[in-house]
Amino acid sequence: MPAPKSVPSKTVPSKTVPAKETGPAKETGAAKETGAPKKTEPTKSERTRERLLLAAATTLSRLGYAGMRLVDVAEEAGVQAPAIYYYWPSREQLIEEVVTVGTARLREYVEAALAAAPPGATALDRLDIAIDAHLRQLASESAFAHAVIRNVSQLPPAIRSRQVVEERAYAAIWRRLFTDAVASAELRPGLNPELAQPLIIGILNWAAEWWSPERSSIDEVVATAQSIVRHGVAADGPH
Amino acid sequence: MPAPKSVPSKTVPSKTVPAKETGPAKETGAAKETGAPKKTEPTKSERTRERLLLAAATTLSRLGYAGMRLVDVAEEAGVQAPAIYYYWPSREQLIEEVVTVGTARLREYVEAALAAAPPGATALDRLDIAIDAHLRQLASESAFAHAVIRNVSQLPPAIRSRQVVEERAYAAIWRRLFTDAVASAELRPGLNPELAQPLIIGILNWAAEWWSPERSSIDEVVATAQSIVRHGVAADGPH
Amino acid sequence: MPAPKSVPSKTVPSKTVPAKETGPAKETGAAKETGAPKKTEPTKSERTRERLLLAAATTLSRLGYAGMRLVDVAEEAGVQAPAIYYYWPSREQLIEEVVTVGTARLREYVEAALAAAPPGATALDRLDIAIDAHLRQLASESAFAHAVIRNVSQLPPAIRSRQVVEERAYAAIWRRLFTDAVASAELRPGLNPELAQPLIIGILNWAAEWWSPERSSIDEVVATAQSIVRHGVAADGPH
Amino acid sequence: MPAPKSVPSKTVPSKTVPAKETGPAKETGAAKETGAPKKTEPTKSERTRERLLLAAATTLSRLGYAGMRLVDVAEEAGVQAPAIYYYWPSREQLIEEVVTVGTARLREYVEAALAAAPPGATALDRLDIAIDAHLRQLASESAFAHAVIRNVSQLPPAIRSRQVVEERAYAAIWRRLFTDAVASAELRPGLNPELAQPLIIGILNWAAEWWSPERSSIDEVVATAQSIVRHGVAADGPH
DNA sequence: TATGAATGAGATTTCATTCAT
DNA sequence: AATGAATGAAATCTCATTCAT
Repeated sequence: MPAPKSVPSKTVPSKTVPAKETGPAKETGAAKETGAPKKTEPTKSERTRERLLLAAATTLSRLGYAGMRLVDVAEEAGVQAPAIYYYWPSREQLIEEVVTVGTARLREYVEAALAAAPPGATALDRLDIAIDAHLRQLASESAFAHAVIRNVSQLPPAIRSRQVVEERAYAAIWRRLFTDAVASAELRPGLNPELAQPLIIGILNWAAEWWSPERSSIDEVVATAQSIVRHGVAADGPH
Repeated sequence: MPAPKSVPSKTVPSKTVPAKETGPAKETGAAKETGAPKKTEPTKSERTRERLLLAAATTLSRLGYAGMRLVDVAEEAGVQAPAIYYYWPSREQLIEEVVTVGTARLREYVEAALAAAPPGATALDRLDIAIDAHLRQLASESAFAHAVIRNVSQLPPAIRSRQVVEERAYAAIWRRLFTDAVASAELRPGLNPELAQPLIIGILNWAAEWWSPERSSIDEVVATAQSIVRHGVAADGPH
Repeated sequence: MPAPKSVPSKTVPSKTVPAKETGPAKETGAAKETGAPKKTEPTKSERTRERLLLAAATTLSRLGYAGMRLVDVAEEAGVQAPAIYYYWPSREQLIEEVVTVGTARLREYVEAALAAAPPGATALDRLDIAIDAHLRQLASESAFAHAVIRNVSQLPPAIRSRQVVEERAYAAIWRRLFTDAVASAELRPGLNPELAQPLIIGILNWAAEWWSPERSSIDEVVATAQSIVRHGVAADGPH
Repeated sequence: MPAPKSVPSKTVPSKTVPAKETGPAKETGAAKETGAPKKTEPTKSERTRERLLLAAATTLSRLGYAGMRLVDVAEEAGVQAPAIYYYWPSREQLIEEVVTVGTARLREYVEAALAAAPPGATALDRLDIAIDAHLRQLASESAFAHAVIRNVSQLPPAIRSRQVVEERAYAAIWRRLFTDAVASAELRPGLNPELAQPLIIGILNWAAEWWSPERSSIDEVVATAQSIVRHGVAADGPH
């Protein structure tokens, strides 16, 4: 059995989703692909916006969609609630951005990890990589992925419009992982990949509910998950 | 490999948790000393109460702890919102009962299934049984388990006081399942059972998020989950 | 200075005010002046009604007009709240009866005391008698007078329709006491009887706020009040 | 007999009780160390708060503790009901402040009047002064004293916590007035000062129930009350 | 004669949102 | 760029009242 692959630690730059209607409408992800990544100091406004977005993610994952109060978000960011309206036109838009960004960052992080996979990696090797990346993003101090995973099912459809696009793109990655494994006969015959895939995702997503750094190291969780999944879905002849 | 065990379909009678402070306070359990448990018709009051409790579970799992409005619950039960206060002293108490009952019913259902296991069942056979029972309870039309699984993490501690007791009892069952498998050397060496257990639970609980009868039959989901888990955690020998 | 006159202890039969619209409409004070007072046993219904009326008076004086809840009244009377509607058509009517009866009983009690005054009693002697009667009625275990005094000022006019009639009748008694004292030159010259009268009534009514049997005997309060009033209003040449 | 003393008309500045938990929490007293008390214009916030407090006092004295609705208070102050929550965390806290401030202002007003008494004033002269001050404060356009007097007896104990402190302080002043009169032999022998004091207070407090400027001038009420009280309690010698 | 079950109206309270500054 | 002050809409909860029994 091959050693679990680990994701490259380089952080994926988030294509943060812009707020369109309000004041600063500054895109943080701006100027992509410019030769020299001009690491300009973020303005005070940009920093407040980012603080608020993170505060919203944190509060959202702690209290849920309906429970997230703007006062809490603002307090966590060290401002007053009306300040939020300088950056987003409504609570809904703020949440929309949190979940869209959260899903996007997760997808990008896993995508980047897979893109960095060695040329000879098998389908199951790539599955290991995806598991590693997904779990680590979830465990990262940023609460974005957390917020998404805990709340999508309770979000009104209107709020998910952009998020579902990201989510479908992310789901496609996982479906690909499984169809590849089927194609290369690495998946155990008789196992329905349409069902195996969401079941496996459950292993990962549910970790958001119980894992904490005090309980165990993230490395060990990743290794255990990889081991269970690989044995759980692999064809019997070990690869 | 033995065929996946299926849970006996007889529903476990739930030790419904009593409402203590309000009006009817009728205990369903008691059955006043009669030798043969007289299956008396439930009174109109009891039926309304049960309808409200179920409505609360449904609404709770759809909208979350903070999003569940009493008007919705009442409407679903076909009464006006204040009627709820005839049976529970507060929204919080209603929710408390939903999650406590939900956890208890899940535990009892799985317990009963394990109790009905054939004498010769191995530790992994019993794991299959537990998976089957947990998933079927989750998929049952009753939204109780659903409501609990989706919401516990967002519940204020005060509301969980009684639920956590049930939850710990349920967790003990699963821990037992894994320690038994370790003891009988059925668990793959090197696999940390402390981590394997919550990861496996994730497979099951997350099904609440994506499974629907239209998507696939519950039988197939159960079989697939059992297959993944068994291969995922079993020592290499048996297969 | 003459010894304080005391009210004859015979209790004044209360012309309890009838409830007109509802069920039993039994008048308790019925058959007045009939030669032999047929002391028929009160029916169960009559007893419940009287218990409720007293409970209403008690609750009313403790919690005030807006604060008196029918549940409290019913509980104090040992029945359920809807039982009240068997005797009164509405909460308002119940309160109306409490304050009307309360005022009437007070007036009748003082009237009876004055009627029993010895032939030679001076105006100030009669004032002493009125003070004695008013204070003792207030201190009596029945909370009726209490309830009236504490609440009339906050009652909606509609509820006072019948009570004001009684109240005016009672006020007339006191005005008479003062005009008599003026006529007999017993009142200190220069003292405005129009103002002295309500000021004196204040001495008595306010006792409802502070007096309790633990604090002092009712006899001593009566004596002190009589002493203050007599010296306070009497013409200098002692009578 | 000395002419009734009148209270100096200068209004005693009320040590307004601060709102601790909510928004503005501005203390009116403080006056930040400036040598001369800079009579700065009150801010808009302070004015709204004071308007609400006065409106609450008015409504409270008209409708009683349980009958005072926030909508009424707000309407009287020219704002919407939720605005109240910007200044107080609950209806109870608002009422608590009204009665505490009301009691404090009454005490301060009477205290100031007594402090301004001429050096040679006898105990009975000082009693006259207190009567004058108490009645005038009650008759003042500010409804605070009114609100307290009419409602204390119906207030839940929790609300009175701070008010009772003020009340005890005020009661001490009156007790002192009477013990002084006893000490200087100005009180009629045989009169129990423990009972005379609350009876006299009743004369004053009950005026809140019946006095109105249309009925008579406040000056005449004060004079009549002083006359009754002085004759009512004075030792026979002086007159 | 009274209660159990429920409702409609209305109260307090919360909270996203606005707006002048 | 952000806040203080306030509002409108809606949620929970209370309570008088109804009605079948």
